[in-house]
Amino acid sequence: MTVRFTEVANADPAPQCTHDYQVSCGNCRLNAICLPLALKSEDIDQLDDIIQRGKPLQKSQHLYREGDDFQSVYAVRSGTLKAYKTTDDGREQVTGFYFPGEILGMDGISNNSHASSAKALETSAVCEIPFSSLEKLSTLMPNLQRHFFQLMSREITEDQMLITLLSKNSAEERVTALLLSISSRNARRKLSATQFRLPMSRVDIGNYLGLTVETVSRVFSRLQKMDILRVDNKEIEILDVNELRRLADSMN
Amino acid sequence: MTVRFTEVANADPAPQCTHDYQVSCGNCRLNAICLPLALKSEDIDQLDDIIQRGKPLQKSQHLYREGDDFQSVYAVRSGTLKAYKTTDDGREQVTGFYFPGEILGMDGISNNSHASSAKALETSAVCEIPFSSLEKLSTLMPNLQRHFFQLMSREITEDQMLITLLSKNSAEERVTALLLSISSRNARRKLSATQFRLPMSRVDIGNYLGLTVETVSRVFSRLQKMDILRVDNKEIEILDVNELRRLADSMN
DNA sequence: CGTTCCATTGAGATGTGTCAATTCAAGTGG
DNA sequence: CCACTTGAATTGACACATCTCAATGGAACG
Repeated sequence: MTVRFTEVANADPAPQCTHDYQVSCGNCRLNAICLPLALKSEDIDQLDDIIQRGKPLQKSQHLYREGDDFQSVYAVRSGTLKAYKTTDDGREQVTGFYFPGEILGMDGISNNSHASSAKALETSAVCEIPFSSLEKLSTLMPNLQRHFFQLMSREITEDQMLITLLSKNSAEERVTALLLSISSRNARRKLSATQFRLPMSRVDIGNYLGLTVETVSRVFSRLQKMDILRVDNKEIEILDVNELRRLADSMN
Repeated sequence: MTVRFTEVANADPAPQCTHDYQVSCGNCRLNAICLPLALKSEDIDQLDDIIQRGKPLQKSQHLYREGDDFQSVYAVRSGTLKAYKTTDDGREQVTGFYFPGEILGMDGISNNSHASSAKALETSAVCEIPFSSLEKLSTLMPNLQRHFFQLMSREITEDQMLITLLSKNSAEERVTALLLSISSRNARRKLSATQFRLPMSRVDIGNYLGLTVETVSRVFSRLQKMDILRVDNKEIEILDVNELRRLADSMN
């Protein structure tokens, strides 16, 4: 018995409706959670000028690769991307998932070379923000400088939350924490907080959370048996948010 | 049989020699690895003006606490600090150790409130850099802006390395990776890369690496038995760097 | 010289990894 | 439209690294 939530899950601006390309930050649906936040409208126009809106990325295409020259940071317009590093012995470590309105690529600043790779998990579109222009603009617009400092600082605090999760929490807690994170990021974009489609595979989830696929799968099954979740492949419905929060919060 | 490496380990500018307080970035021994990097000398003077050099912190004193208003970032002048977060259920997660020349506190920028606490592991001295002044100065000095972006970016990439370590690596690999990190940070300050004193407790090491004290202790014992390390409480001597690197690198 | 904190070591418990088999979904080509 | 292939997800059985609990030893300090 397969139930489809496709209608809800795909409420995202799908790349197919390209006739309505966002041509300006000023009228972008996402500008409340993206870069322009806290900028005056004439400043937004200046920012607009440096931003390049590229063609959509197909699923599994790379936005950049580890070691590439660092030129730009990117704002996700639609779709989802994952960032990952390749360890010396060739394994992957997923370091983050990026949803519409979120910025990625900032880890390349320190060495002028990307410290991780970024790959589209589904058809996605991004706004490219050339970093040198952003730097110049930042010296002229203190608000922009501050906003960008804040964005980087948030990346740090989020990484630290993941560190804590990996270091202290059980498989169940890690998975529930990720689900709640995705749920709240959906809510921020005015999408359903309880029904959504996971854009990433079980492998990616496990990799991100420091677990094997099997463990992730078992946790999903367990949560479903407990009537906290309804899982149908990548379609997720949260049936009992409170219980899910309780599980994520910490040891019972 | 207790061997002491104290002379080497304490080669650091100890806080007791306060008669020779650093009064300027220009003549600070650490300026090659600290903020002033890449600044012209007249710029360094300007930076100097905003930096406040406070009194030393005693062991286990806090530099700031989670939730404190964010005012400044800090450069370690001498000693060592640890940063940690307290989880909802009251446990600690150590998120980093900070040695002389390193900057901490940047995770407070995003919310104007410190996301973690910082505590001295031994008597330590820090330079306080008021962030609002740093911001203003950054708009005037593009090099400083860039340098600070880079510092934050490095913090991100370092957190990501820790994420990978926690997610993928065995207890042995985690401990050896930390030892090598401390070793190279010592080398950067022209101290011995093979003999040093660990400023943090086993508990802190375990906490940082997502391991229990007992596991950390067992790893030390095992490495000692393998003649890779000599361990005498907090005094460490690396006997076989290559083998240590090999262990840290990855699965055998 | 006790007290306290930290580190070490042992024995046993357990959560998660590993390996292997099966099912399911989505294409692909005949 | 059906067989076939392929990759993803699930489930089970077992192994093992690390955790937990407990006892001991040692160093620092008043």
